[in-house]
Amino acid sequence: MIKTRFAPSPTGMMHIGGVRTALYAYLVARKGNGTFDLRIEDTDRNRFVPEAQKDIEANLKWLGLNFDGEIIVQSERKELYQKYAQELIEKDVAYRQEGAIWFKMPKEGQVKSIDLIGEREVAFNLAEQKDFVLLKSDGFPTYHLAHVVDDHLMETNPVIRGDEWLSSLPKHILTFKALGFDVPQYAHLPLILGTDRAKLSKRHGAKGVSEFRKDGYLPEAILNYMALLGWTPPDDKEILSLEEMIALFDLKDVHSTPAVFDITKLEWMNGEYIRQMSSEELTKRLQEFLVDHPNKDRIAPVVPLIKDRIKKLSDFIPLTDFIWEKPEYDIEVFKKLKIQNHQEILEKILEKMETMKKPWKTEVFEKTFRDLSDEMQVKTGNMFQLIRVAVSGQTVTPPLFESIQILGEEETLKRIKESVEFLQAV
RNA sequence: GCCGCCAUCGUCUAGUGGCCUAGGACAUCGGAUUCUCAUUCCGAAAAUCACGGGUUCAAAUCCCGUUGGCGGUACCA
Repeated sequence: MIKTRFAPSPTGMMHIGGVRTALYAYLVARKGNGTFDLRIEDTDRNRFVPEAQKDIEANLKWLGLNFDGEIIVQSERKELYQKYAQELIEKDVAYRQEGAIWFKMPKEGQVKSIDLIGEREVAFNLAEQKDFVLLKSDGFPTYHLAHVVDDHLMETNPVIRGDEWLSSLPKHILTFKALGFDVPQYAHLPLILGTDRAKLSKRHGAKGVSEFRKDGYLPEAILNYMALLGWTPPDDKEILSLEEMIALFDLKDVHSTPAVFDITKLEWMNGEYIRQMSSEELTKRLQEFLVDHPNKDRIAPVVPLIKDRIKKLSDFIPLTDFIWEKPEYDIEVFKKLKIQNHQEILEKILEKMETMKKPWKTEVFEKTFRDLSDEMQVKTGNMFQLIRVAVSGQTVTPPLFESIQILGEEETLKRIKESVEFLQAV
């Protein structure tokens, strides 16, 4: 029976490295028709952050990494650890000193283990190991005791955790044995590094998952990208749904080499997911994302125009602002255009627009101004760019004619007039 | 310091003794398409496979050593 768990400590907001640990544990459980649980390791009362647990739960939910049983909170089961610590004293493998209970490390021999990652054998000489604390003087267990007790009781197998735990593996194996428990299999995941090549951690200042969410990243893109940080699916397909990952994932294919977290590729992948989405779906996602946006109920027609142009949901805002708000004209923007007799041309454009039959059809609109540019001997692209600036105040927008159609005839005329007035004023 | 893990393009990686004058993806740089920006499509550049020694007819792939990076060395997790 496969049972895995994600066991974060609530010492800060859930960070991106935790996503991969949780994801791999989740994949192993789902693939093996096993269970995936959540355990909160809150035995360090000094570093405890009250909001952290909620943050972890919310992010797991957002990511779609649903756990099965009740959440296990270590601080609620202190007596349990105390009982086992006492048992170890009675077995004479532990002793009390200055209010804490210490594990007596044997000083001879070796502890070996085959790690599931890379199927490598790791060995530790006991001569180099020191006694360690099982139960702190405040009555809380250390990670070492809590891990052994909980993962035994939860029947966790395999134990999936970060590589930073590998060094303390002999402590754990010996504790399992001293208590008469079966030692589970271990998978020590290679570390995820920052661009400075140091371990990515909250103490190191790694970004929290909720920040990625606020930045407009999609949960499926985050999951997909994180999965690839240390694992390659059998064929070279890179875009994988959670279901596909479950089908293909195998711990034996996980690399033993640390990987650098590269946000550029995450961004690309996020854009890839956005582009593959239907406009309806993207509209829905954007509306959920833009909770405070005053015009979020009117975005649907804009979505197809920006789908190929945004990498993150948040990119929607700067790209479409001009649609909902009056542009701020800047003479410098006009000056940078390839044509300079702005006013004259705009007046002609305005004349043309006023005579055009409503509603303006994009094809007709385009044809009309292509003809006008020929007539005026202005390059078509340059004229379009002038219209763009007059209508939006910007040199970069979604396709012009479609944008104008969304703006409406009246609003467009108004803006062209305003831009003419603006140019007269300066 | 000691212990442990790791070592292929800038980054993620393919590669498990011959198919590797090392393949893909992101990023970068060109070009095509185009009303801007993107998208899309082509193309280029980019790794003496960390280094040194073995083993072998043959090594990125196996062995040893060195170097480097990282992790651990807490009554933190």
